[in-house]
Amino acid sequence: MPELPEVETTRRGIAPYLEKTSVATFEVRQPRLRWPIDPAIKNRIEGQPVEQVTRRGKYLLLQFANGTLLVHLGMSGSLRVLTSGTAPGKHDHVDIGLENGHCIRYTDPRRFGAMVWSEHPVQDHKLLASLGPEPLSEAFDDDYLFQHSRGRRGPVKSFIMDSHIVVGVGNIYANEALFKAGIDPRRAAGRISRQRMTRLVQCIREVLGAAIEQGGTTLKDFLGGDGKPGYFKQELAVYGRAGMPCSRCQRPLKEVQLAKRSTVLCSHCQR
DNA sequence: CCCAAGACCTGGCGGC
DNA sequence: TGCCGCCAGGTCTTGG
Repeated sequence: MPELPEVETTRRGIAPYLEKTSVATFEVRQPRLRWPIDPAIKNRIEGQPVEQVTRRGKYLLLQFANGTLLVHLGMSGSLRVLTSGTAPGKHDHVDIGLENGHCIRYTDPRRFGAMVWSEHPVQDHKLLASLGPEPLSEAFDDDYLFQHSRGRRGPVKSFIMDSHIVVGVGNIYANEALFKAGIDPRRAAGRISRQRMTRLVQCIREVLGAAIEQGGTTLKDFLGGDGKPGYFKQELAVYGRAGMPCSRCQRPLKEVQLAKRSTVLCSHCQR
């Protein structure tokens, strides 16, 4: 479910419930996520006020005075706001009970997600330290992307999906941004001109920005913190549309595999 | 350093 | 209806 727009939508949805209140209970029903949830987290955060809810890439950061809880939603994770006491389902692995009577529930059928505790400077944590810039920040510009792409022989789609290059661009938005930029996803990153790289940076920004405005993309069951689905699905030009006509030239969209990820493109419009 | 592939999981779908 | 293989919004880890 989660690429950057969905994670940001989740952050905006849960932040008002978490900020200015304290954690009453931290209940783990299934600790086996990507890494086992450290049992010590309970004692670290129960009774502690939540200072801020921020995001770095696809990691949500729940900041406390004594450290930060990093939450990653993996492929199938979600966080929802509930009233305390709602009965948990099979994949509802963690509840963060709040003193204001609400409960933040972590659900993740595939358990590719993670919940990790970090002491003070969270930006130095192993999982965050080597991440690339935020795609909507000024640090992500054409100079940056162009310079890092030189000498790279792998496909540009894998390049922009690499979180060490730029964070937050997952399979949906990589496909969309490359279509919008008119670049063939299979093209070697190092063989894209400066001018076209400028265009790509702009397209990544536009696609992610628009998706955040629409509350993300709901493919299956993603809901924002307000309980509403994301409406960006209506705007997807290529993702999930293999065989259907290209919105620009009407020729059928083609599907290929790239690094084992489904890749949809128009071989006429993307070069 | 770069890149491809494997690993971690469950559920839903189409085909037989 | 049942079983089987394949696919799915991610990314860390390993090996060449």
